[in-house]
Amino acid sequence: MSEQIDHVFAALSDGTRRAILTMLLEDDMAVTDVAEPFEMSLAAISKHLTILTRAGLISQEKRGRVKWCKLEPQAMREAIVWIESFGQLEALNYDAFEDFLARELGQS
Amino acid sequence: MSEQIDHVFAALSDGTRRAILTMLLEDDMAVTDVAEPFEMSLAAISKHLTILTRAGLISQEKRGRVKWCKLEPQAMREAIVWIESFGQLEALNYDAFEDFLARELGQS
DNA sequence: GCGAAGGTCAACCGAATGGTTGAATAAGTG
DNA sequence: CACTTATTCAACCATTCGGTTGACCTTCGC
Repeated sequence: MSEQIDHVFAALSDGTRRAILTMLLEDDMAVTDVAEPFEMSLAAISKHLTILTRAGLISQEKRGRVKWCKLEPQAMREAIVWIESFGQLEALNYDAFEDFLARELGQS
Repeated sequence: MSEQIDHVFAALSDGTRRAILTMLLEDDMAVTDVAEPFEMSLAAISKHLTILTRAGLISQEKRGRVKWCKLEPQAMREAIVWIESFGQLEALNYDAFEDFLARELGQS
């Protein structure tokens, strides 16, 4: 249970965390530097980073006393697939979709 | 702020709610019928539907004593745009798509 | 009008979020 | 060693989530 895609969508549901991911698009960053633009405490940012890590959206590696945060965008793939597939399925009429199911999965 | 995109991602972070959205791809449904495949109480489903409504992903219209749930997939647009901004990813992977089908629709 | 069906509401529960502050740990720097 | 920097941990707090049960209201069928 407790699927990864749940964690990914949950992680993306907070503006602070989305902003962090966007910052990390540019380059890896230390925790302190991630926290700098935000008005909340470092501990709060640390918790956000934990949630992003749990979702697999970032990884953290400690070098010396600095913990570097690195974007792991491939963790978004499952969520992208879900959301885009949904859009594509929605565009189909349902009979065609059922045909697809029958063809691809051998169900009826 | 409490932005809409926050609500959309939060709504999508629960497997029960994603399953409900997938069910509604086929047709509008009454609350009781939405609840039927799930093992939880009707009240629990009602709460999930409230969360989906808050996100704008469904609308509910009462006709007689029956409340009809209708998919509003355009509410996903903003979330799709955001998530696609990490577009260096392969957008649609066939294996993952099959997994999606199995998980979200393959429930007999 | 009566009873059943369709849904929500209210109260409760345990767990998770999102934030705080202050102490603690770890690792460079003088 | 002493100090400072980097980061987490622990405790606390208010709010939300995901679920339950039982009461309630509305509407349909008889």
